[in-house]
Amino acid sequence: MPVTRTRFCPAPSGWLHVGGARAALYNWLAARHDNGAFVFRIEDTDAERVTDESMQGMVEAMRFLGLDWDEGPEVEGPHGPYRQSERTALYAAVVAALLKAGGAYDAYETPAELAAEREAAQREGRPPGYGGGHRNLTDEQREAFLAEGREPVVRIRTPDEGSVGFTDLIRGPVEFAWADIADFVVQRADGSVTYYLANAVDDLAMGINVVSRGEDLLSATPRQLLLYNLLLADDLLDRALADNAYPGRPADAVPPVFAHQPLLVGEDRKPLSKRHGSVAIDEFRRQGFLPEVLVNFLALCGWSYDATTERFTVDELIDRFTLDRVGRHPALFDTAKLRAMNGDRIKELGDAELAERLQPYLHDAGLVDEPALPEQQRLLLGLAPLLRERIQTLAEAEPLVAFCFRDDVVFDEAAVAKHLKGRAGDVLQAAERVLADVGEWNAEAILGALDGVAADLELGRGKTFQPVRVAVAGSAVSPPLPETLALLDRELVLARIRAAQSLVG
RNA sequence: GCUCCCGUCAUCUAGCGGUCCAGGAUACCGGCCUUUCAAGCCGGCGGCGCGGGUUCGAAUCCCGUCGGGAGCACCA
Repeated sequence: MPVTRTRFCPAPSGWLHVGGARAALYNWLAARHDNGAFVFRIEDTDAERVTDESMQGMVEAMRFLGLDWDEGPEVEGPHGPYRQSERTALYAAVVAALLKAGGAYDAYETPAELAAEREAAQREGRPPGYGGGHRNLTDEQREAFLAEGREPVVRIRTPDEGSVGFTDLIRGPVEFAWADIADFVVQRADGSVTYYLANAVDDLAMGINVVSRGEDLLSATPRQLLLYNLLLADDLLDRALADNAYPGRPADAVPPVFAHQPLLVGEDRKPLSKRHGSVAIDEFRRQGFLPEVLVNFLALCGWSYDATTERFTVDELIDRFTLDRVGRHPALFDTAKLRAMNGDRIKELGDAELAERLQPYLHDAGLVDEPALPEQQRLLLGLAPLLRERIQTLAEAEPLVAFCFRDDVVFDEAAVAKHLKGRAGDVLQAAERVLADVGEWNAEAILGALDGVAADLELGRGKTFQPVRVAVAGSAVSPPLPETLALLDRELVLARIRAAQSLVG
């Protein structure tokens, strides 16, 4: 029984979206669960793209989520290289061998001709796939096409009859009729190879034995299976590997089994894409979602353990995750639930850890230095317990506590209009006086002093606390007042209360 | 058009013939608490797409139907 080897093989797009992240996670979990290996491969066959930068976004997102890879970019490994753009010699050799063995053939139609053929087929209600026009060309015909200046593509000859079946780990038995599967291109006219070929070659060459990917590739599977047969027949792939000095396949390599995950859809039930707004992992990071929550939530998008358990640590996920418990229908990416889970997780964080996780966000908001100054650190630590119940994402802390870090109060006009009126002037005057007299500057004493003001003026807490809150925070919303004031410098508090008295209308 | 996949509360799901007049979570609504905002606690609303079978018994099995999605590229 060979050890489980899974992979994640995105095209480098510069950023990792949540659908890709989930695919990566399921493969990572499947590998970790079995103590297997997780391979990270970059599929840039088509790319005149910026390989380095666009790969960087992927790599960073994977690292943020904690999805480490045993083989792949930056770590390399025994079956590389792990970028398809560095494996072109292999692919060329494989295509040549395929041609020679007869599994593939060269076809000379131009893209325009194919498009016309496709349109005609659609019009007449026939399947739009390749009709097989150049399946059996003679050498004379080939020469004639070449003389016209045509450049051939290479296609795989699919069987005309019979069917292919396989057992999907998630869906069970699936079957396709070969008659429905047209001859497909493995090498373009410019000599580059397509996904089908590169993917099949690499999965085999790297000994990948479990492939979990999106359901959109379910109907591509027969082609993959056919390629595996062709590649394995007469050791075609092994010879290509050896002849071109690529590492051989693992000794116990077996062709992969498949597990097709349901699609992840947006609020409109359409497959997730850029137009759904923030679907990039990095965007969720910026909004203040914790990586362990993202992992937990993504795992739950399609997978479940039992009727009631929803919270899992990463180790628990590794322990419990199996592909056969992945569901079959599309899952909606429900950010409301994500938020709730994130908020729950924040409540579990200790003061020091929450303060530490908050620091980069407040730094980005221009409120805290990097690293935090001792005074800022003290505030962060003191604010952490007050913030914990009030935020669902780390970025939400900023508007609540910005006034603690700023020199000047930024007043919310609506709050001023609502709370700095009527007897607010009396309240502020009295508050300034009693707070100046408070012995020990702590929450308990401050609360007592403010309650005294309320009693003296025969007002409720609401009528006394709100004017003070607006005076100090500039807003009608803040963490609990006495606790927050206690964290601030007394003179600063008094000065703000004094200054606000002129605003009372 | 053809092929394949899918269909339990608004959402994510548990459910693999009786223990389900369907359980949990999120969202929503109401109450309590209350110095703002939250949090917390209590309570509530709400679902097996439809139609036939099979069976003593079906959310669970079969057939059909409707609906949704994907694929049919010199994109991955």
